[in-house]
Amino acid sequence: MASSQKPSTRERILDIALELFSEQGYDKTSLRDIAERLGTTKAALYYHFERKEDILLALHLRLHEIGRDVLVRLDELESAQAYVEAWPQLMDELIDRVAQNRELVLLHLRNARALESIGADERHQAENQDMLERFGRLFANPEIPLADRVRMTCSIGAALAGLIDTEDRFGDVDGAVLVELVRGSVRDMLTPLGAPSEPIPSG
Amino acid sequence: MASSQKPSTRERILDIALELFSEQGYDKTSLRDIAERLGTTKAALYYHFERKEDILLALHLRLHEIGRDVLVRLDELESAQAYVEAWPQLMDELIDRVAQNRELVLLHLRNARALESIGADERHQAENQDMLERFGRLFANPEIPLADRVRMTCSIGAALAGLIDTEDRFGDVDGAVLVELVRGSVRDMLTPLGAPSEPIPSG
DNA sequence: GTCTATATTTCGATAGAC
DNA sequence: GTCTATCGAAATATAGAC
Repeated sequence: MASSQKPSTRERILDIALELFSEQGYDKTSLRDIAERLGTTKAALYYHFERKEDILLALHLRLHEIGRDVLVRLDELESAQAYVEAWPQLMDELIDRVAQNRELVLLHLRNARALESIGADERHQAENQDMLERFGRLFANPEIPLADRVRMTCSIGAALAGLIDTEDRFGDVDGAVLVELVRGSVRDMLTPLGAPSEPIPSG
Repeated sequence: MASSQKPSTRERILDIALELFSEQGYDKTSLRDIAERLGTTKAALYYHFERKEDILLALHLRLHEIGRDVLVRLDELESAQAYVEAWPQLMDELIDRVAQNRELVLLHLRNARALESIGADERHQAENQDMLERFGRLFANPEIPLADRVRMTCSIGAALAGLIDTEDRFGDVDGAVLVELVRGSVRDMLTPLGAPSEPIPSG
């Protein structure tokens, strides 16, 4: 009920900003760039967003929305072992979402520093139980075997590398095919999850 | 013969810039920031570097130097099959070098856009048969099976994710141990390399 | 909601003394 | 090699008319 039909000016600004921020970077994109592409002026943007930062933040919330229920599912797990067991399926889901929102993910990868700066900002502490911070805490959990935590960390990097900013390499490859290949690669890295890496003291 | 002993002002500038650029980003780091940390003034920097860009470029050349012989070895390979067969060992080597130059690699990941901009610059076309561009061409090579190219791409992302910007997660883990765990994860993703993914027309 | 100004700040870069 | 002083350009943000 809260979507579709008219692309409000606000949404149009966000779409343009998404494109420019991920293309040229947040810092190198001026409000003038955005206004020009939108066919209006700098000052007009200030009617919709108080600060430039707020545009970036709104885009961050878009990604947050996309990954929200994945995070919820992550929070429902209660033991270290549960995390490890759930991880491969969670990555399957994550790979899909990343593939469906490449530009938005690229924006976050290419502007990680800028996003950190505004993350420390006043008015978003509630929203900003951030995804990366959340994954970070998970990977720092000493109850999970180190070898597994490293594998989990690497699996995210593998998925991103296989899907993001790959137009020049895999641009002519069908999207679904690429997703399956990435999924397969990640799975192979994750199958040893939970295997005892240090000899277990028996009996 | 061309190293050790006195850290020239030039090198000190580069060390400080490396730290600040990878920490705050190239764009958000002003020459004033660098000068202050060095205990001098903005203008003094211009004696050592003509432009701000040249500082970033010098750091890029540091990384280039580190990866140079890996690229040479890559160039010596002549068949698509040779690439695939050489890849796992090449990744072993790459993982070591990344681990030994984390900050420098982080700088490149976090400032990819800024580096692109100056890469298109006049006076570096020779040096700038760039690493990423080179890997990119390799991964775009249609003679190599797509499944393998995707695996190779993912393996780089996995290595980087496991080694870079991981102080908060794996900060207290011994460096050599982390390297071995990442190496193991990457190997598991690469062992299926060269396996026929599409049924081969027999006979 | 969008416009034309303009205020304000910051930064890269230069000039010239020491 | 480093300094002070300053230029000029660009960017964010604001004021106020329409």
